[in-house]
Amino acid sequence: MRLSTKGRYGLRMMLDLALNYGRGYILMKDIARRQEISERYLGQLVRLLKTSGLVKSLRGAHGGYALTKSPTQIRLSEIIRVLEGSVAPLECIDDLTLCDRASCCAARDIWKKIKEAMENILESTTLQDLVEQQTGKQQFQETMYYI
Amino acid sequence: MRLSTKGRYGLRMMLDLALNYGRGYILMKDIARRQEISERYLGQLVRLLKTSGLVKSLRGAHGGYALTKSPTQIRLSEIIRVLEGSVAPLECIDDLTLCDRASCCAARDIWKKIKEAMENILESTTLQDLVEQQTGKQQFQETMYYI
DNA sequence: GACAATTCCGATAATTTTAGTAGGAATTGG
DNA sequence: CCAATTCCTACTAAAATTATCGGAATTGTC
Repeated sequence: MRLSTKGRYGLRMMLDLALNYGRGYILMKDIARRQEISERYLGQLVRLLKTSGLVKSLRGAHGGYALTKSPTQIRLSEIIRVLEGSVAPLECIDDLTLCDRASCCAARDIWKKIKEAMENILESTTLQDLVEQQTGKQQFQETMYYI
Repeated sequence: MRLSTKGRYGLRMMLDLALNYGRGYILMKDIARRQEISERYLGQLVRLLKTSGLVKSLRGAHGGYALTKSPTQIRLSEIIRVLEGSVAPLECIDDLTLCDRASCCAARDIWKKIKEAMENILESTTLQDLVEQQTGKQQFQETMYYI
């Protein structure tokens, strides 16, 4: 039940953009350095997010990337859907026709329940929630250093 | 976020054994036929479940497999843990040392929450719950045929 | 207009994981 | 002894993942 690096890296990149929201266009080079992820690979992922309308970009000198809307308005479910597709643990959850037994398969029901629980969390959390959590933690850490 | 066939097939096999609980040892051949899964492959999986103590077996003629305890006492979490390992979407959830940023990574927190939600569902559901759900559905279907 | 910085695009390569298959040994009841 | 069955290990084919690479297109600046 592992998330692929698309979702893993992609969410971190979006959080990075959210932390820098309002500061204009952010260089991919800088995101990649901060997140310690291959710039080329992140470049690929960000284009998926751009196509889906969550991110905008500027080419050429002084170019970069930025969120198209406020972190308060971006749900994690949107991000993950773009990068990972459905979070369904089994294909038959999204497409009944894939398995004859679907209609009476009790095993399937449990995976459906799990999918819905995951969707619920991703749907009810925004990038802003993560931003606040992260900045809260960092402040705590900085305080700790002074002690 | 796909489940592998280990968890998918394995749970169905366990449900099959639960539906036949109390009828002695069940032939792998029959389970495989009912579930339409390669007998050899299921044989591999059932041995994992046996090693972990959820299933017992008898070799030789009139051999087969059976649950070691009542379906009411087997939680899905036990089964999935054996077949899939942790349900953590990221390795860093289970092992903090894998990533330096873990202590202040807000992205990690969301995956942790999701893992806990999944565990909750698997922990609070027993094989017996699935048995009842399945037999209920089948009865409903049989009724429907008569109409 | 030249140049440097950057995003953008498609192909492809390397690595890992998954999903099984195969052969045969060991065990058991009749 | 024989047939049926589980058990064990190794291997393999296919698929998915995780990138890397080369270069084209765009843009601001001098």
